[in-house]
Amino acid sequence: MVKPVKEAAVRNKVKIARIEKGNLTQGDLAKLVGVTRQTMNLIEAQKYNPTIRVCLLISKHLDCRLDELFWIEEEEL
Amino acid sequence: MVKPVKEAAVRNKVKIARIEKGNLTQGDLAKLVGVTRQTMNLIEAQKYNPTIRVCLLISKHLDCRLDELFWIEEEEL
DNA sequence: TAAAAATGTCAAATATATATTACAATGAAA
DNA sequence: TTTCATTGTAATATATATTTGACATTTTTA
Repeated sequence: MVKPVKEAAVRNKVKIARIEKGNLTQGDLAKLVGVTRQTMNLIEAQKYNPTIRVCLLISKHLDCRLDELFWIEEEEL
Repeated sequence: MVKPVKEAAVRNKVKIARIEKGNLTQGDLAKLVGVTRQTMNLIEAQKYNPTIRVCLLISKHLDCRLDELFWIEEEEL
């Protein structure tokens, strides 16, 4: 009896929320949050795992609740 | 005319939420989340800035919404 | 009370988030 | 088309989140 392996993948809808907000480029948002455009690009591409500080600042500047922007997707492998 | 410097300090109530949940040590929570006890200790002491992945797992195991657990406190310095 | 469990903390090592610089690809506007 | 803004991405460097191992202090429990 083997426990099923669960992959806890972090997902986000930063890109969607930024575009919905309108008139805000990756570079704009990055500057507001205080990270580089490249970092924001990787976050939007869900290629890494930002710190809570950056997430909270994104949430604030996009007027979108933290737990609407970021969630965990459990997948059995 | 100088813009007032704002410090965006990240705060959390992980320790409070863990104790409210009851019967769960730092070590227990750390193991559930998949970090060391030392890391959980530092997070609870608000001495650093965890990744969103760790925050989401804490939120899940404490049954406490992400944006109730973590927030930004704006302070003028 | 003593013993055990839980917590706080330190130093050193490792992993990884983020910065920097640069350039190619895409899309919008002229 | 050509130009310009935006986005995707790569390599290397730096900062810091996290680990490991250890020990002292505090809290709980017998």
